[in-house]
Amino acid sequence: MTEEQHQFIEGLGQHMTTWGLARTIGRIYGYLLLRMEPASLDEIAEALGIAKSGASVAARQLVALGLARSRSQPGSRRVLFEALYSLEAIFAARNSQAMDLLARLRQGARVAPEGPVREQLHEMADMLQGFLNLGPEVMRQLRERERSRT
Amino acid sequence: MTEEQHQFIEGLGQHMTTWGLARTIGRIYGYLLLRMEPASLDEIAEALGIAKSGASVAARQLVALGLARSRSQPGSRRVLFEALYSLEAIFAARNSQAMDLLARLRQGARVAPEGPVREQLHEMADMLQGFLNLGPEVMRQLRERERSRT
DNA sequence: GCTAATATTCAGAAAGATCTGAATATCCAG
DNA sequence: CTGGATATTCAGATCTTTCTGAATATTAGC
Repeated sequence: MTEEQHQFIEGLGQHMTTWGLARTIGRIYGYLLLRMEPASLDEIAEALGIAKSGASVAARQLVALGLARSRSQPGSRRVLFEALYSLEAIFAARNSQAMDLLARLRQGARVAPEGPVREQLHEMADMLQGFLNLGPEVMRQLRERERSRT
Repeated sequence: MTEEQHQFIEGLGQHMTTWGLARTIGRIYGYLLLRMEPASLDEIAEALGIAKSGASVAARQLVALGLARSRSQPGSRRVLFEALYSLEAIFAARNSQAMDLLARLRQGARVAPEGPVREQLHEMADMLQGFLNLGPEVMRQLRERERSRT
């Protein structure tokens, strides 16, 4: 593991932090990305210098987020984790955050004193709604571009 | 301030948390949104039950994020804050986060062992790049729709 | 310049998030 | 059914973030 690879791992940990996730989750993701081979909990814990228990929890969160998957080999209790090289999960997560915000804005509009405030809140919500509606189309385009490139 | 309005404020605080911002920032934003009238630090602190110093810091962060603005009235030291009813600032912030991620992925690709890992990382980066490129077009469409609606 | 009004800074307190290690649970092979 | 390999849980320790209140700085009006 070179110094620069280490930087990548730490940097990704740092970045995950900006989405409100624990640093360790991003670090594990970085480790798995660089490694490509599935890794066991012991390997992860060893490589990152964290307790195995923590690795277990964080790795499962990574799976829950859709950024990695776990595979168990027949004939062993051992679980291996491998990175998924795809950002769709991230987009999906963003999307559901945005939907949450949308719901909150609508609730705000409902309870705001009637008059201009209420209208403004509805406008914000409408704009966000419009944005969300564009989502599938954008995804389609991206996937298409992807397909044609390969 | 009704119970439901209070819920809106708290809910927005909760939501901000998912972007890694302090809860108080979102609460202030919610308060300002519902109120529409500019509010002084004393009012904010009073309404949310927080120290004025904290209100000061958080309100300025809100301004820095582009979600509110401060105005000082001539003849007084008092600073008033008012919400901006626009999500563009949020999109912009997201965008710059995404650019940060893009840079990290490229760095990862650079330092990855050559072979399939490196290619995969480049693919992820390319996809994100594609997404970012679509941004301006999406914004244009949204604004246009907005204009035609009003 | 001085005073009153107000905002800002910052050290430390309080609250919250994350990580560790020991204890426990689960599964596999024989 | 037992023993060993492994994963998971969870109470408490540690680290981080956020908030408070006193001290300080800034500005307006006289």
